[in-house]
Amino acid sequence: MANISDVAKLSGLSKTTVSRVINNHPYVSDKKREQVLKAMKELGYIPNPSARRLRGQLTTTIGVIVPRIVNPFFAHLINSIEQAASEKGYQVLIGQSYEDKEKEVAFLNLLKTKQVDGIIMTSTENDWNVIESYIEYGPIMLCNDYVNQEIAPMIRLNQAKGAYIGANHLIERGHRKIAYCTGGLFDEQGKGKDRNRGFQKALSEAGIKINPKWIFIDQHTIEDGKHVLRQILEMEDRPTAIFTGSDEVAGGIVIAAKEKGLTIPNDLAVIGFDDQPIAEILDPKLTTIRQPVDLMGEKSIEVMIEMLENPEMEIRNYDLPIELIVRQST
Amino acid sequence: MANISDVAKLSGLSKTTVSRVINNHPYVSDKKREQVLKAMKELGYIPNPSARRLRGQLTTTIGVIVPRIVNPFFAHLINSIEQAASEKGYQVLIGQSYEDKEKEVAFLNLLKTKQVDGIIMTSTENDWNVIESYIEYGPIMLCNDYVNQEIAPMIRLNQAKGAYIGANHLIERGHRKIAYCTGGLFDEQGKGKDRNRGFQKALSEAGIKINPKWIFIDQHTIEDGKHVLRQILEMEDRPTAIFTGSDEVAGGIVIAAKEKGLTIPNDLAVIGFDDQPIAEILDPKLTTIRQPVDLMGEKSIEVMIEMLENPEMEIRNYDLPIELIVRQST
DNA sequence: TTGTAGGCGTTATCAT
DNA sequence: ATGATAACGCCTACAA
Repeated sequence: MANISDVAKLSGLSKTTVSRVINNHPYVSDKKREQVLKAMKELGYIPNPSARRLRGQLTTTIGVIVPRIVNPFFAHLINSIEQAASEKGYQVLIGQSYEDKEKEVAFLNLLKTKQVDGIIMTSTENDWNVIESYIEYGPIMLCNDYVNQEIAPMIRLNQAKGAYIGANHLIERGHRKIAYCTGGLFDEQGKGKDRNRGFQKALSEAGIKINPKWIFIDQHTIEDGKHVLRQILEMEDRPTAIFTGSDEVAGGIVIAAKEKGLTIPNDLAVIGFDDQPIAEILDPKLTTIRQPVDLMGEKSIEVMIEMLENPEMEIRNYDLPIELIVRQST
Repeated sequence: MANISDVAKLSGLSKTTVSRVINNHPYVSDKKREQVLKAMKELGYIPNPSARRLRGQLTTTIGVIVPRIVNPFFAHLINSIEQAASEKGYQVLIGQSYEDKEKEVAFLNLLKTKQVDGIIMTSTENDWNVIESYIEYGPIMLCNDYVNQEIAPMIRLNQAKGAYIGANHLIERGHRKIAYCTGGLFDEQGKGKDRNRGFQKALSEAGIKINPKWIFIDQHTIEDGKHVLRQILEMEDRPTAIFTGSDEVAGGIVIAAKEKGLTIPNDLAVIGFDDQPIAEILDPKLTTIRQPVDLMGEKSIEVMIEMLENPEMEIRNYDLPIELIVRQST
């Protein structure tokens, strides 16, 4: 593999001049620039990123942590981030945490050794004080997930509002027996707390008391959704509607409900979250809360690049709109 | 960020000894090893991968090229590759080609500069002679996609057989008017040629003539599938069954068919390819050809690591089983 | 406008 | 068993 010296030799110039051409520095005569370019092409020369990184250069690489790539929501989020990054001349390095603290830390360590310029976290496994300790090595920001702090920018969706409008929609449809399904916990602190709050607010405003039996926590997959439906079927007093924290879980509920002979939305209204492709594939099509994935990707990259170019930048949060998409399941 | 000199200083030893400890070399006394380990922990030391790569080390990183991550088939394939790699202590670097030749070449270039030890290609955009020219920089192998050559190992599925059993299944169900939908072309050379051959073989063995009007090429997405159905509806002479090259396209056909009031499989039988999650979500559930994604990932990593450890390894191909999953759409 | 020299962090070679 | 030193490829003071 040709290196900068080879190019220098072939072009009859010094390494410095070659380097200047590579990096678009001024003070290179057009003639010599031509010579260098020609030699580079002739040798198929590509600057060695390891050497550049070692030298302390920016890497034009941004790391993105997701829980798992097989979750379509995150696959689409990665995609939108990568598209936006690509337009600005940045690469994206994808890391799956598999919801594992150590894997997350391992990825954050890329910052220490300048493998990436900055990191966008779409989920957080470790406590914030752990993550915070990496900020000295490079900018970190949160997109999608968020925590209570003011040290890293966050691209947030108003999850509370999303849950609120979703629950309200069910109430407007006449439901008063509403179940709730979350990927997190149903408490004041844990994952999904904002959605919990929005849900609770809608119900309390309508004078509806929450039935604890109809609260399902830690539900993620299609299989989980099927299981939820089976549990509901075994109840004496059944809900007439269910709000879920993901389209996948909602999908599982819809599929299992049909298998059991229930009609959606007549026997059970179902509302999802994310507006993934599956929402339009299901029959009936899923009413859901849309998360603006493309916007999230664009905004993340915009903010990240600003942090990279201007480290003194003011840290703030960016709230993106969230929207109810009414289809057939409610 | 602490470096090897800091560790050397703190432990009162030389860089060489520290390096020996890091790399598990022999000839280090247990006492000194302890000292070094302690200093490393104290400083939170992490070896700098850029320096190692620059020095010509193996990177324990394997690159994987996929067309796009939002395609669930490839998301799952990446996932299985990463799992297998992780067990062997290898990282995975994901690259999306977006079906673009230049993006693919850009990723292959990582090999030149030792950013990755080897590359697994799940699709190929460039001509083989282009890709072949990168083999001198590190092992390249194909998984899923394949070409006619003997220079790189390939993990193949017998696509011809897959298409053959799929088409045969339709024939056994009594169909004789069978349409065909491919992501490639319907010729002897281009993408998808093996599937084409299998399909043609099944029909010709049953004495069925192929109707060129029922051949749809370059179909990939759910939207494409919907479009195909609309085209079929406008035909005077309609097929009673359709074989598709992907579950996504099949899904689009199913969804659009239901919208138009057709009953599946009575009015139109549909068979997909891949056995993606969508196949079980669709209503009716999709009959499809399963590709053994987990096996593909495991085998790829196994072969790749063998190539890395033994560059003289004999190049051969690995054929994995492909299987018909009968559900409700046929 | 161009070139020389030093150092980024690591490991292999050669001494001791 | 341990250590000094050179080299990987690049960029940037500094010098000319």
